Amino acid sequence: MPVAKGSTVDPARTRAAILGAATRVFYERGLDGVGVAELCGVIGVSKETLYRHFATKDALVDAVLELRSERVTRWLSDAAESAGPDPAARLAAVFDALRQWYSEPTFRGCALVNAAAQHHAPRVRAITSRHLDKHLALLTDIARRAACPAPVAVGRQLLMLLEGATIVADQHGADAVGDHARTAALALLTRS
Amino acid sequence: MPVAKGSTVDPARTRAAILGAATRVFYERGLDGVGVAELCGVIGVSKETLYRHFATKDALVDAVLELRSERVTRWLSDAAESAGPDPAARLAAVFDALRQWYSEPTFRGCALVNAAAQHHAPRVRAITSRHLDKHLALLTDIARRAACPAPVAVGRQLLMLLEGATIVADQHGADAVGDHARTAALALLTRS
DNA sequence: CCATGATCGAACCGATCGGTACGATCACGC
DNA sequence: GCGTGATCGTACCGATCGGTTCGATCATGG
Repeated sequence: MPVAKGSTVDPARTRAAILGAATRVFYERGLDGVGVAELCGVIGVSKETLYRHFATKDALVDAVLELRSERVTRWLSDAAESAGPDPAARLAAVFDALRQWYSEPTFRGCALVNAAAQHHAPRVRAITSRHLDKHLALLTDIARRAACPAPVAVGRQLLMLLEGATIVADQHGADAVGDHARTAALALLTRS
Repeated sequence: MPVAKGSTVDPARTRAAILGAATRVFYERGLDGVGVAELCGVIGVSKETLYRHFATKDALVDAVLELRSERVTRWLSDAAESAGPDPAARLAAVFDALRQWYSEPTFRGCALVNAAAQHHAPRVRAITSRHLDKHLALLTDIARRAACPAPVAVGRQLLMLLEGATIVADQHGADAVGDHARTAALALLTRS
């Protein structure tokens, strides 16, 4: 693995640290809820260092959101994959993973959807739209495996349920939301 | 009706104008996306006048969100009411109203949910939470009328579907989202 | 052992923000 | 016709924001 040349620390490691801390802080406090100066204080990095790795705050936001989207997508598809070939089991596994997420104390809703609600900038909305596309692909695949007559429609319905459950869990508490969402998802998959 | 005393214009009318314009601009551009000065320019009012009617920008935001919540809630319950007593017809009417909303060119998602995603302030989140409570009450009532064995659970599922459909319609376009949501809602209501 | 480059800390910049203050209008009720 | 009060336009305030710059530090590779 190529390592830093002629420098004290690995720049890639610094960049990863910035991304990780920014992901956490932006999620907890909102994209506009934390300034660059405070963010640098939390990360333990100077502004010059941050701006060496990211041209602008918006660029950092983009990178954070892209990373988040990849992680969440992988996490959900891993959950589906580990449930075996049965489509109902895959769907149940996805919503079980969601239920677990909802009950984490740091849960604050979907970072991508929240970001799109804050930054009306088209770049952010595009990232969020692609994020939903990935979820839709996963759910449509499950519907197709279940031999649904209209897998695309069912995938959309499951996507609505997923996003709605995330909203309701954030605003109304996670109590039974995960269970209800799971039940509804399986009903939508196996109906008709 | 008591009218303004010793003044040129009716202060209540001015206040209503501020509220109306602020509702529109905040919805289009986000709560933090428009400053007080620009807002006053759009409304056609001076800062002093605005601050005579609302102590602070946050107070204005609160009033806007409360008003919005009341309007949306009344709009949905009117749709249900005009559909007659049949619960399936009432639910269909609610989601028909949503579908119409989604295809309006000014549609930008739920203003309350968007606000909660922006302002993490507990006051805003409380308003949004109450807003979802009202929707939940409406949907649970429909489930109860339909003699669902677990109307509270079904109401929650329908609420998730409603909020999720709003998110997806905002991010993915309104194309068939309204239809799919309506179909899924009726399926959840009449299943088992 | 010295040049390199990543980093720090702090000062600094211009812009914008929410909010206030002031003098000038202007229409109504007394 | 005169005072009252709502309004306007503008200037202003302190704070914060995103972003830049600069001198100092320090570990490493040549």
